[in-house]
Amino acid sequence: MSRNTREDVVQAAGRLFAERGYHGTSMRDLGRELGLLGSSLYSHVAGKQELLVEVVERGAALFQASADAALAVEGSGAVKLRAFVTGHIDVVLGHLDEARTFLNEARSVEADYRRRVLAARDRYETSLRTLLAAGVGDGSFRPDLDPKLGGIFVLSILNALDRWYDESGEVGRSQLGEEIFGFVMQGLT
Amino acid sequence: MSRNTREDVVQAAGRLFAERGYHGTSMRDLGRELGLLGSSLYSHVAGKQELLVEVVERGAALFQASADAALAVEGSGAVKLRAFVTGHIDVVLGHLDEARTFLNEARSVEADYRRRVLAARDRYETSLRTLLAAGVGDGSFRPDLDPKLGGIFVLSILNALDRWYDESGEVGRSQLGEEIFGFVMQGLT
DNA sequence: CCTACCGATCGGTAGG
DNA sequence: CCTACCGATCGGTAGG
Repeated sequence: MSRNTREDVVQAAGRLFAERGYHGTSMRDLGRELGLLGSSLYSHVAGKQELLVEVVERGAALFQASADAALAVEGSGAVKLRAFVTGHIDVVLGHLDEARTFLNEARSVEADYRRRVLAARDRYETSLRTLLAAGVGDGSFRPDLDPKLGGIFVLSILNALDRWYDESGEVGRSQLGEEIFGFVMQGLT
Repeated sequence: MSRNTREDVVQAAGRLFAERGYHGTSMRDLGRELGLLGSSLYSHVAGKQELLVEVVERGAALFQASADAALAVEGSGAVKLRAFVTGHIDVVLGHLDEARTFLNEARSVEADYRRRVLAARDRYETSLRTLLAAGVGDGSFRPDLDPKLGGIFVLSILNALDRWYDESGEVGRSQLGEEIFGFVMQGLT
């Protein structure tokens, strides 16, 4: 029953934003989640919007780190794509709240930070496009592949994961990775 | 400058719910959109939640009608899948507000109607699974295809459309259909 | 982290 | 569809 830290507040905010959305979460809801009053949160953070920005940026950083690691993997475009896919899955399933908030609540980020969020998303997409284009060059993918459209299809499948995947279900995390990788490889080859 | 009808109210609600989310839209916002006061809306509808339920159910009905039509198409599983894909695209692009509200705001539907919404989504997914299973039977798809997972992948790509597709861009609607159909066919075959 | 608030806004109603 | 409200809740602050 010790005091909450700022970190506790940010994590609880991520949980509620992911679950009910930014506008569906009040500071009093968040306080209740931590066993304190809404007004007490202001000794940890400047405001509600600051919490959203922090959670969203954490999500963005996790995804980008995963993409950077995939691009740095030695091997063909196909090998890098496998790393990208499994990395993305690990981010979504290992940091569900940050991932969902980044993917679904970015529109509630106010103007000042909106650009940064959009830039982060663009950068992540561009990383995948670069990967796909390199893979066209090394023969991993079909020569007429449009990296932009291909990247969108891959990300569409990956970004929908949080909506249906049940970690306690039949399909394990590594099998999931193989299934998605196999499926998109067919479409890219 | 004539009076607004109930239909105007429902459509404007769909617009705002799709754009800002249910909890991000106030009745006063909605009134402003129509040139009247928030309180005046109550002569057209019983409440805010009623508007959400109506828009969500319209979205559900549009998707289901499209799926039913695809299943009724004569031909192989592949032919039906093409109809399913193009039908889904037409619903998303032709009824963007209802589609987005159905896809993204269902969680804000309160308990009484939540089951109906989830049932509608399940039914739509089941339609696609049935289609895929039939296609396995007639040799359209690979014999070891898991219709459940395959359906999820197809819907993941289709449901992400509203997040990126720009009707005024380079890729036309029919080309989009061919691109998506071609991509998923590779993965299913 | 609580007490005790603040002004603003929320969904909604009564009566015309 | 407006006027004139209602109680509840919102994000947030001052002071301890």
